[in-house]
Amino acid sequence: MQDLLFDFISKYISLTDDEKNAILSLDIFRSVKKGTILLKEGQKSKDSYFVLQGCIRTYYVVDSEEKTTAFYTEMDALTPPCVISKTPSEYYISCVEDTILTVSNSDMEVEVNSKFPKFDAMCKILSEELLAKQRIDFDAFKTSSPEQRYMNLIEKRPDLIQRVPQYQLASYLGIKPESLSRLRARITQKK
Amino acid sequence: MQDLLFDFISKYISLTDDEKNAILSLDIFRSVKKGTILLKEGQKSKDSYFVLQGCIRTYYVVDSEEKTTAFYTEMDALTPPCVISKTPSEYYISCVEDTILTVSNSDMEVEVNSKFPKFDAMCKILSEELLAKQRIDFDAFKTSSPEQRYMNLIEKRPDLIQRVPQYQLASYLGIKPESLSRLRARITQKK
DNA sequence: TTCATTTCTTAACTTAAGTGAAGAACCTGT
DNA sequence: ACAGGTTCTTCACTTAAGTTAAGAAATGAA
Repeated sequence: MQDLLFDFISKYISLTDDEKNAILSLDIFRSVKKGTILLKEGQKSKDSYFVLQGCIRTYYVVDSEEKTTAFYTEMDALTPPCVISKTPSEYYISCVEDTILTVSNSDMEVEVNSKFPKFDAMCKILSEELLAKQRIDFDAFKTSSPEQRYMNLIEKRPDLIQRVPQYQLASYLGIKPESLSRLRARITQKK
Repeated sequence: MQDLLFDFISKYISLTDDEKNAILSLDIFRSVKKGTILLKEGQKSKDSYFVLQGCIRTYYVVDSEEKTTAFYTEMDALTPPCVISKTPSEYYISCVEDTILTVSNSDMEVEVNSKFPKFDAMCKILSEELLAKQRIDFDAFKTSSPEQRYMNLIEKRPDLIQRVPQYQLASYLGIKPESLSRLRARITQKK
């Protein structure tokens, strides 16, 4: 399991065995059951996540309705905004499936970063890449219709359609579950 | 004008006079006329921008129609995704108003960062903050209707409504200009 | 397996956005 | 001030999403 993490890191920097051991000694690997809530609205947290296997989602509760805004699957990293802003969380994080992930808190990162400047450099590159990627996603969302967004999802993240409940996908696409259901019927009709 | 930049930087790190002079010697300040196109679709670029005064926008051209996805105003930083991915740009950047900005390219940044590690640290914090902020914006967009998005814009960036043409605001809100016009009429009606 | 709960679909109706077209209002440069 | 272009609004019509409600299908736990 650890190898997944090291394979990912090796795309950015190379680690010595000593460095790998230092990371392992932090004891950051966690295995969490489907449905587990990792973060609740109103909570403060310093934890960042990296998904090794499984799927987690972030969602808001507005008028007692869940609004899912993102899914994080294999090799996705998530640092909740509340960790950066040091304010209570606006949203929930929960496990869509049984999931194996790493949990690292910001204090730990400060320590690791001071010991391994390489690691700090990797985090910088990573967040710049994520910023650019997210910008592209946001732009694509703005400039397309719900139907186009769904088609795009089939293309880019087909796994999500299989592993995630429709009602969660719906708000991820910015619509209601009933509309997604209709939209899907419309598409299969066309073919 | 330079002071605006240094005031901004001082929120993150403190600069010595030597460091300030080093930055000034890079000759990064530019003054650009309204309508100037800073980046075209298909172009490669290494340039990042920081707006000191004025407003620039990013837009895609889809079916010969402009789709505006973002506005950058005073104290906003923009590194186009194509700079990160090193691929041709998918979008245009143009000036909504006469604008004063800094233009820095990634080679320069490598040089500055190696001379001033502080500066590198600032960039890291900045991109983490931007990532979190953009995530919040994206989530808010997904979870709200065009009308709510417009109300939110009035609240959060009232200046944009004054300084930017409606048809550009429309795609920024994810709708057509006609819909924005109707939506506005609907709102003034309600009051 | 069965029962209860969760999730998904369908339908009828309402509301709002997309479309196409026309004209009004507003710049901008000469 | 004027002409030409750009931008904004309005209208009638079409299409799709929101809403409410009901029931079917799938899932999970006992």
